[in-house]
Amino acid sequence: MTVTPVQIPDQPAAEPARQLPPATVSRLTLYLRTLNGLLAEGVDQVSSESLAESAGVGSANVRKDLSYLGSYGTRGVGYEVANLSRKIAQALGLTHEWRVAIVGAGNLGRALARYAGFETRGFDVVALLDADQMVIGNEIGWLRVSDVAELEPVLEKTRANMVVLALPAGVAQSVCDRVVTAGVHSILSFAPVALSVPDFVNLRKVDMATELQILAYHAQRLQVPGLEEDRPSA
Amino acid sequence: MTVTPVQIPDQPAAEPARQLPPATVSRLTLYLRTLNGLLAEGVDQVSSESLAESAGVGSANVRKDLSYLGSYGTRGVGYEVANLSRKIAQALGLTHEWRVAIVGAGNLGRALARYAGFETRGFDVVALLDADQMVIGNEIGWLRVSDVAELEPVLEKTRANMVVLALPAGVAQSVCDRVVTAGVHSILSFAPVALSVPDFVNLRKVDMATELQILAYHAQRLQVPGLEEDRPSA
DNA sequence: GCTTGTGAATAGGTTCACAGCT
DNA sequence: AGCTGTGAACCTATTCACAAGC
Repeated sequence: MTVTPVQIPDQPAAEPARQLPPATVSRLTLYLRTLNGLLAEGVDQVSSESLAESAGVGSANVRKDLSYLGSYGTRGVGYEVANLSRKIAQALGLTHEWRVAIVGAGNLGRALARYAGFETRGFDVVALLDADQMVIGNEIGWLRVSDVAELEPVLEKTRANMVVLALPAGVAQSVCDRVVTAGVHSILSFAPVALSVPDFVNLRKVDMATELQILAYHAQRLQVPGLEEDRPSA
Repeated sequence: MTVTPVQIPDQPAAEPARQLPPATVSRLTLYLRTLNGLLAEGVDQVSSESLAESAGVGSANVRKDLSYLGSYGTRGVGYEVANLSRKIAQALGLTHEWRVAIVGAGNLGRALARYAGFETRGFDVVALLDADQMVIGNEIGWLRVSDVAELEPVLEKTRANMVVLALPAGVAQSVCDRVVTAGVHSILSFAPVALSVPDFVNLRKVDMATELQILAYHAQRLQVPGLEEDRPSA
């Protein structure tokens, strides 16, 4: 038994091998951030150990992650910052221009629209949409808020290829469906619901309430070793 | 071989067994959300299958997760919504009152301060702090912005037991250190850096740039089946 | 008959430890 | 001597499949 795990017998494997493990992909973004910092500081070599430290993971983990991209390190020395940064950016698809439309111009949507972090990392916010007539037409950051009724033409005109949903739970699914139908298949949702999408759509979720609840779980576990549950206190 | 995995030979196991798997904890928050919705609709029984559907996971997964809390389902019938909701809330530590201080009143911090989702889920935003003199003293939502120089007394006065960091990368570590020293050990960070904290601190990260980059990776993989790598274009 | 609860099987991820190269 | 690259071991998580109970 113990079959060799090769499953794709027709790819000639000229490229560094597609399909990185998901856990690796998310760590690569962290390494990239560190590398770009080092690049700005003029550092040009880095070890797996120090990359590990600034990403908060183990160094073996870093080396294994990087090995999926190929062998770009030098034994006894480390990795060349500029080269590695380029390779990771390439692997992550950051050589494309990504045009992001944000649907929902409530508190969160507006905050995201003004968030400088996107622009600097190759993500261009090209539209901001809302359903509220009071908000439509307002200037937020560099953008004017469009009517979500115009979603499809706006996506097409701006050639958006990613959408961020910053919407209340109730309307998220229907807007999501329209986004998918309009041909945008990469969606980041901040809505506190599970959205259902076809397999070919990339959907990621960020859920603040969930994060706080997870913290609550751990906090409670530490605070209550067995006694006192809700000390009313003075 | 095949040792039984019992590792805590001194706990009498009166409680439903502490230490849930992390993956289970995050899904429990999703089930809880669904259950509270059903509760509001007056539904009183639910199957693992329909819980699974609304959380976007498999039903065996749901049953295994719930089994860590004990056997609260009825075979052939399902789970009693009110009861299960209560059990999960209990397991997650949501019977406590959680008092959250938000540090950073920029776009994101303000959006979080006004985000209604927190209040309704047992998280009370009790303070909002910033370093910018232009912002200190402003009213945002129900709160007046405090000076981050006053962090320690504010945390103490408001008895905050969680902190949300909505800060730029540069200052996040130093504020984080002060928060920990001040005795708050549950931290949710939106800052795009890896923060280092002692082991006893619960730190979670939400990173929007990372999420978009992960989307970019998947999007690029689908869009480029093998050709054109960086087409210089017009 | 229908749905839970759970051991067994499988898949995925991390850590170890060391050979291989500079 | 130092650091990478990687098989092997280990641990965590998901899925399967079915017996147990209503």
